[in-house]
Amino acid sequence: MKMETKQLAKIMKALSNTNRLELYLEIKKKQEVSYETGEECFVTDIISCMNIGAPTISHHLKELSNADLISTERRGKFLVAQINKKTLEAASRVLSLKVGK
Amino acid sequence: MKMETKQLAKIMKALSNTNRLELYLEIKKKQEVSYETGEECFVTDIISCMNIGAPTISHHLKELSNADLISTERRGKFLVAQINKKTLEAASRVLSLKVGK
DNA sequence: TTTTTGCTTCGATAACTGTCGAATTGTTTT
DNA sequence: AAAACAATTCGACAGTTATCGAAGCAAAAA
Repeated sequence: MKMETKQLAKIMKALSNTNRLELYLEIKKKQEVSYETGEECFVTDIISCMNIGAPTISHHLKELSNADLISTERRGKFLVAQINKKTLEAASRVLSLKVGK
Repeated sequence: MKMETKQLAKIMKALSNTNRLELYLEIKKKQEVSYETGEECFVTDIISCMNIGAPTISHHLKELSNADLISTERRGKFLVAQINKKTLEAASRVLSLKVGK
């Protein structure tokens, strides 16, 4: 089995839970916006707009980090998250079909 | 929660198991080759080159079908599988970052 | 028609996962 | 220093999943 496959499966698994995917897409959205406004993605804001508890969020963030999909950075009391573009692009590349219309 | 997210998570989950992902990528590879040679992807060939049993393969194929990632067609004694391009493209689209380098 | 072949279904089991409440740690505010 | 706040860790639990062997079924080959 290709080495690549195992890593890719890990990425997919990290995105396979509905809440975790939503969390990831939320970070991604904030980051896309931030490209213009410069605002960052504070985890605390996300918690308040999702209906799962803080321990679960923490757990999900760790999974995303572990798959190298995001990086987190502590800023004082808060936690800032950002998308790891390289991982996303690598995943997207494997998932692209090379033929046809 | 967006309707889209749930469906996407289902797709990701279908690709989150190492063996299932390998199976999917194998079908995909065969299909890319077939664009030139016209040969199809017979499931029986895949079974012989993977180290999991037939019942498990069958289970995995159903999961992939269920996520709309592949379609299968019975041809006499054999089963032919093919990638569902539309689903793959939709997934790939959501996973594309819209900013920066 | 008997046998073989490709695949599916069933039942079981061990392992994994998402989620929670409670308790904890570290930081900021008062 | 005390209280409040953000996040993490821990232990637990219910639910899900990957995998297998055995049995079954349908098509093809003998």
